[in-house]
Parts: sequence; structure tokens; C-alpha cells
Amino acid sequence: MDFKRRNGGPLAGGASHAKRGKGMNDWEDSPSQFEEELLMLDEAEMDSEEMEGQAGHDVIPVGDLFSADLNPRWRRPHAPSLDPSSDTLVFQQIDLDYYLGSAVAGMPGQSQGKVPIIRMFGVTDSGNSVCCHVHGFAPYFYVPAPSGFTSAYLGEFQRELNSVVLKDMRSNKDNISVTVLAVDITHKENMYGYHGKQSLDFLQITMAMPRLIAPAKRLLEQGFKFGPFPLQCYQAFEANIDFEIRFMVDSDVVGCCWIELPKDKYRLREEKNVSLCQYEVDVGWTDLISHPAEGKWQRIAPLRVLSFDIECAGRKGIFPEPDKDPVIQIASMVQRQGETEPFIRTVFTLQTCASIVGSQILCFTQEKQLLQAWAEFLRTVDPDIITGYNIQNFDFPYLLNRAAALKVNYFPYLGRIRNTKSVLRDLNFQSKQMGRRENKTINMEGRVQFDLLQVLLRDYKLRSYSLNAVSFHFLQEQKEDVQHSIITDLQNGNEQTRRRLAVYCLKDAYLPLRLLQKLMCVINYMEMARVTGVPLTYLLSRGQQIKVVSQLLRQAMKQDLVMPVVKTEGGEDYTGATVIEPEKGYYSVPIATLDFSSLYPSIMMAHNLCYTTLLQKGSVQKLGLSPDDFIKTPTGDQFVKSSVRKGLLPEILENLLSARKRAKAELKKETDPFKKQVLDGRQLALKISANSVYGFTGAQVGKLPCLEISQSVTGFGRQMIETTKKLVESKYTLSNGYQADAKVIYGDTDSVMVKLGVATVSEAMEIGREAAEWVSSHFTPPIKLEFEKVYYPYLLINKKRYAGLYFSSSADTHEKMDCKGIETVRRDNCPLVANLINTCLQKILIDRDPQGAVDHAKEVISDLLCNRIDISQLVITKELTRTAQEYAGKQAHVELAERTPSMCWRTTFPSTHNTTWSSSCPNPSKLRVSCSVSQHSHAILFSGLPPY
DNA sequence: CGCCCCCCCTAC
DNA sequence: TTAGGTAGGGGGGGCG
Repeated sequence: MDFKRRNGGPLAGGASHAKRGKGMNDWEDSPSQFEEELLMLDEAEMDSEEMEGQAGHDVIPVGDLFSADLNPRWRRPHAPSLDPSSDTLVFQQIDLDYYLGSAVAGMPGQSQGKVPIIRMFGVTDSGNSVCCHVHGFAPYFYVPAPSGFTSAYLGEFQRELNSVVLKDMRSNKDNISVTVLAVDITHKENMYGYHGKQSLDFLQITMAMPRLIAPAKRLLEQGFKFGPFPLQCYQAFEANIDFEIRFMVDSDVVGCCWIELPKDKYRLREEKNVSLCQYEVDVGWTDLISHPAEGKWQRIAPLRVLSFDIECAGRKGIFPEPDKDPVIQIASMVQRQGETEPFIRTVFTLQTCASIVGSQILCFTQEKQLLQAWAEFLRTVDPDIITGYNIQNFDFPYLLNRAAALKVNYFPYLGRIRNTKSVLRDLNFQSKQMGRRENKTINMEGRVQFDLLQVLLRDYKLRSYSLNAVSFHFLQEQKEDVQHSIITDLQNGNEQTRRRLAVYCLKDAYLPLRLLQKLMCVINYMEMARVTGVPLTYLLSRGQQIKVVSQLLRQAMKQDLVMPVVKTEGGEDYTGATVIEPEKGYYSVPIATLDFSSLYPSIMMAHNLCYTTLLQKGSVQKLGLSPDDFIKTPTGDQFVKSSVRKGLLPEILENLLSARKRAKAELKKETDPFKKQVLDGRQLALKISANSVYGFTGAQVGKLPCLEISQSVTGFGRQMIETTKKLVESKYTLSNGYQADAKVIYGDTDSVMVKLGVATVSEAMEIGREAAEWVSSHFTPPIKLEFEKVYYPYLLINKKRYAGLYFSSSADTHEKMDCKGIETVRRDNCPLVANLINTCLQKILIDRDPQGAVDHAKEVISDLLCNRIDISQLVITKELTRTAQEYAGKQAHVELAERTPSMCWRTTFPSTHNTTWSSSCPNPSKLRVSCSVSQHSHAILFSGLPPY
């Protein structure tokens, strides 16, 4: 039941490793490893292709003029001419938005005034960019028709609603004359609650613009009167759906899918192009074909990914400020998705800079020109995805503010729409998952901003999120060693010192690309977009709920079910899972672990739990249901069986899980590593999506909470883990001929740890498998208990805190030492503690030497108190602390790590809440350390004051 | 010192 | 104008 990918890497921070020790004076001795890499890239290219315009021009001094033709590689491949009467246009859509614009002649939809137009951006197989304007789709929502309503009243309803919405507008700067485009009668059913499948008359109200939906909904809710009907309040349905999602659901488009525009069905813009894309077309919304991401439509277009990093010359000890401190270098690397190396590597520098093999350097004498030229470069390269490290909250805002300060007027046009300025905005995002997070946003139409830091913050739990630490963790590679404090000095030196800075800057642009590739971010995010149906950008800018909403709407539409708008109000929490009281201790016998796979999804499927199957109070009598038609859950809630109506949520879950099975099967067969990656990303996305459905129903401040569902799910779960314990303990007994009475010593939510009383791992595995199968037969499919692993030996410290040697594939050798909840896996302890405990656990579990663990712990602590600890192992974090203080200045919150048993500083970055540890504590009297080993459990405990 | 609450982070 | 859930360990601080 993983809700989040975990940090699966090695224990961070502990290992000591030599850093390239270069001070100001010894930098020129030898090229760094990174420079050698760049050289190799250069040589590889020399071998494989003719060098057209680049050879011999590694350093280009640029005066007042800047030409985009400096390097022919910058441009996208030539776009062959397109004839809409004979050619279809096929592209992978990667971004989708809408705008208000004038209707285009010949396209469907309103012709008067401003109309909403969907815009899709994408790339063809040959790498050409596409901007596609989709016409004729208008926003709408539903309300139940009042009783006695007939089509004769439609006109009156529309006129009256139109008039109240107009009256409600405080200003009408767009000069809107028609707000309600249409009102139609449709047959729909409220998805919330089972009402005997009667479909009712609903009014589908189509508005002229998305932003008119909210006032229309509000006016109808507050009380609306028209014609002969009395004043009444109307409950709105689907009035809170983002317009992009509405369009995608209705046209069966999912994020990052392939779009086909059949010949004769679209128009090519030969003039009046508003975008920088190579093809710009118009199409009616019903004329485009969306291909489900299956078979050949799973492929990914050769997208251009740009990674960049900027350097600024700050003043001593002050965080750079864009109104004062100049941008001195911008390094950029561009790579095609699917290729292994960037084909553009360039640095824009202020003042001269010595050449770097394998990269192109453009030197500027004026900062203004540098910025101008880089913006031009970006528009020429025309990337689909822009990455970097913290570009969202640092590099882009800094560039925009700096360009504004220097009045570089053509700088802030970074999107693909010519006349749309990129503007900086503050965004406050708050969720329970991620806490409160203040972010900045910059609009960049048609390009996906894929800030690697944001990806890592969302998907990985790490001890440190600095680029250096992250690179070391995932790539075993680090940044070029340049202290921020000397950047300005390097800039003010000569072309060699600036060269050193440029190498550093290039590497900071290179590392995000490497990480993106290593973590398969682009592929995994695309697969998530395809599986859940939301645009790629939503995955980084929005929460979890929108993904479920998108799937729910798609499933509901097939059955003419509509989603109500519910007002969000927090209520009482409901009861969750059971954690079996642990029999704490050290077990020198094998402990078998049995798990329910996908527990909550399988409960929802097995018992048909859904909005559409929920029987609200009195429904059983009202609908005259027989006891065979419905079930009563452990929490007393009632749901109709699938024989009466199959729920939407179970359907969604079945689709997700069966698709996951297919993806895993295909993954097994597939030999192409690239396709394998896609499939693996897909199965992961499917698993995560299935797990988030339950959370959605329980999200009380959410789009459609239903506590009857979520509390029934956990209720079944509690019942099941109890039943499992009883079943196992009743069958595996001495009296039934087994070696011992089995005992469930622990269990959490969906698992039981069983002491079977056997001596070997293989026996435990054998009985474990048999027990899992036998217990499964007592539950409704697809609920299934599985044998997962054997721990041997096993140290059970407390609820949610244990460690053991993990056996699953082989009974002969353990795969790892598995630690749960202990200091070794927590990020709020300094690495020293984690390492100490880790070593102690190894001594206890692997060496089976508890006394050795005690001795080791005592030794470390005594070393610590006598200042004998070698702090070199903290060298990485030491550097990070300096970074924090120098970069964040007074903003960096530095406090004594009083609670930690080591001499550490704790440094918290205000922006990321990222905590790092470093160096000696200047006040050892605050130190609080002790170590004791409990006689019963052999557990290492740290508490209280030291024996000094 | 015990008790309660808050905070952080983890296990599911 | 936007946000997935509960259980639970363990440190630390305030309070009586």
C-alpha cells in the first residue's frame, strides 16, 4: 500500500568520499572529468557527421548583432509542405490550453464576439512542431429540470438566465451580449447514490465562456425564477470542471496522446500565424481523431528538451537580487527525447571566455544583449519541454525580473504564441501531502516546464534536495566545485576564470538532463497523463484529485451519469486501519509475511463500493429492494450489489488493474529497452492511480467526498486482517499436525507477520504460500492474500518500527536488511545517528552479535563526546550549509541541533523545508546522548541524558 | 515527573 | 481558487 515512491537508494549522506579539492589557485591543473565527457561528445559527433557551421567557431564573440543562424542545429528539422486536401496531420499532443479569440470563418461554433478556442501543441514523428486551434467546443454544466418542465420553456429559461448573468456582471469589458448559448433537455442521472436507475430530465446549460459558468451556477443555486415556475434553488452538476478537462473528456483526448487530423478536415494557416510552430492549423472539435495510447500509438515523438542554468554575480554575502546583480552566464543543453546525449551544448557569457571543447560559447559585452540573445535562442530551439534545477522559483523569475530591470523588451516572450508575454505570478499551493508551498509560475504557452526539483519534491523522499546531493544519490556524480562566494571573483578575473565558471554552469545544465533520463521522468509522467487523462502540466501543477475526477467523468459519461458539485466542508475523521499489537522482541526464527495485494482497490471491487451503488437513508424501503440486492458493510453502510448495478469506481479500478497486468505482461515480452521503459512507466502509473481512488473518496475537502465508501473500505480492511489472524492461528497448530502453533506477532493494515514455528526459511516460505492461498479462498475475489517474504532474523521494536533480513526469491540468501520506521530511514536525524543505528542493526541481524552492537554504539558515543569523530564524512552537508547561508542569507534558518546526539547544525531552507546537517556543534553542553540496549529485545534505544 | 498536545515523519 | 486517507512512534514543550 505504497502511496508514494520511496527513496530506494543507498543510505544518503554517510559515505565519505574525496572531493575534487580545488581552491582559487589550483583550478587550472587538469581538466575535470566533466570536461573529458564533453570532449568525448565532441569526438563522437566529429566521427558521425559533417560539421557544417560549427567547426572552428567554438567561441563566438557577439557584438551588437545577434543572428539565430549562428548554429544550424538550433532550428527544428525542416517542415515539409503540407496539403490539407491530401495529407493527414498526425502529432503527439503535449500541451493543451484554451484562449478567448475571434471565431475563424468556416469553423464551427459561435461566430460573434470572443469564443473559447482550445489550443493543442505537439510534435510530429519527424520532429516538427504543431499548434492546433480547436473550434466549436463550449463549456456547459447541468441542473435538474424543475418538475413540469417541457421543451416549450427552454427559450424562457435561457433568456432569463442570460439576463440575470448579464446583470450580475460588475464590468463587461469584453462587451458580452450573450452569456447563455444554449439550454437543452437531456436524460441524466445523479451519480451520487443509487436511485433505481431512473434517468431524469436535466438541463444542459451551455455558456459562452468558461468564466461564466461560476456565476451562472451561483445564481441558479441561490434561487432562480423564470416563466410560470416558482423561485427555486437548483443544484449544479459538473459546474466545477476545468474547461480543458471538459474538452478532453468529451472528445476522448488524454494527456500526451496522438492526434490525427484527417485530410480535408482541417485548415493550414498560411498567414495570420499567431504561433512560432512550424505547422499551425484550425480544426472543428468533432473532426479530430484521438488515438488511444495502445500499440503503435504508445510511441513518443522526438521532443526537444532544453535544460539550462544561469549564474549571477552577487555581492558578498548577499543573495543575488535581479534589480541589482547581473546575469553573467546562461548554459543550455538540448536533447531529443529518446536520445542519450544533448546535441546542443552552449554557454552565453558576459565578457570573453576561453573555449571549452564540445560546447559553443557565445560572448557578449552587454548583459542586455546576452539576455536578448538567449531569449532568441530559446525561441529558435523551440523546446517542447524545459527543465533545469529550481528554474521555476529561481532561474526563470530572475531572468524575467532582470530583463525587466534592464528593459530588454523582447525578452519575456518565451512561449510559442507570438504576442503573449510571459508573466511572473505567485502561486500558493497547499495540500496535506505536500504541505504549504509557495511557488512562482510563468506562463509559457505550448512548452512544458519540467523543473526537476519540483519532480523530486513530489516523487521522492530525500534527505537533501540540493542538486549536488541529488546527483550524488542517483548518479554517483557531483557538481563542479565552485563556491558561490567566488562566482563574482571568477567573473571579474580573465577569460580562463570565466571559463571555469562556464564549465560549472554547463554541468548544472547537464545534470538535470541526466537525472531526467535516469529517473525516466518524462516517460513516467507521460504515461501518467495518458492513464489518467489529464494534461502533462497538471501533473506538476495540481494535486491528486484531478486525476481521479478525469477518470470518473470519462466512465460516468458512458452511462449518462453526472457528477454533483458538493460544497466542501471539513468533518470528523473516520476510522482507518488496524495495527495489530506487536509482540515486541528479537526473533531468531523465520517470520513469514502475508500481504493483501492492492487491499483497498480490491475491497472496492469485491464489494462494489461506489457513489452509484450507495444506498442513502431510506433508499432500501423507497426502492423496495430485497435483502439479496444489497450488502451492509462493517460500518453499517449499504450498497447495491453488482447484479443490480455495477459501480463506476470498481469499473475504473478493474480497468486500471487489468491494464497494469497487460503492461506487465508486455513488459516481460518486450526486448527494446526504450519500449520497456515506457511500459514500466505505464504499469507504475496504473498502480499509483488505482491506489489514489480510495483517498479521493475520503478527501473531505475534495471534489466528491463520500465517507460511506471510505469508512466501509477501512471497515472491511479491519475485519479482514482480524479474520486472517484467526484463520492462520486456527489452522497452523500442533493439533493439526504442524510443527508448532502459529502465532501472528504483528500486522499493519494489509499484512500479517506469522511465527510459524519452523526452523528454516524454505519451510516458512512453503507454509506461507499455502497459508496465503488457503486464506484467500475465504474472501471474495479479487481480494487475494499473497505470501510476500520471510524475515529471518526479525527485530520487532514497536508498531511501525522493525527490521529484519529479507528473503523472498531465494531461501538461501537474504536480499537486503529491511528497516521500517527506524532512525535509519528517517530524515529528521542526522546521518551520524542513522549510520550508527544501521551498523548496530547489522551487527544484531547479520553478525548475530548484540554485544558487538552495544560496544559499537558506546564507542561512537564516547568518540563523539571527546570530539574524536572525523567530520570529514560530513563534507557534503558542510558544503550545503555554506550554500544555504550564502545563498539564502538571513532567510536561511540555522539552529542548533539540540535534539540530535551528534554535533550537528541543522539548516533549514525556507523554500524547500529541506534540512541538512553539518559540522560541529559550537555548544557541546547542549549535547544529549545516551545509548542503552534493552535486554529483552536487543533494541538500540536512544533517550535521556548522557551518563556524564 | 507524568500528562497532554503539537510537530515531524513514517507505515500502510 | 485549490487541496488524497488514517495510525502511530517519538521528541519536545508547556503545565500542574
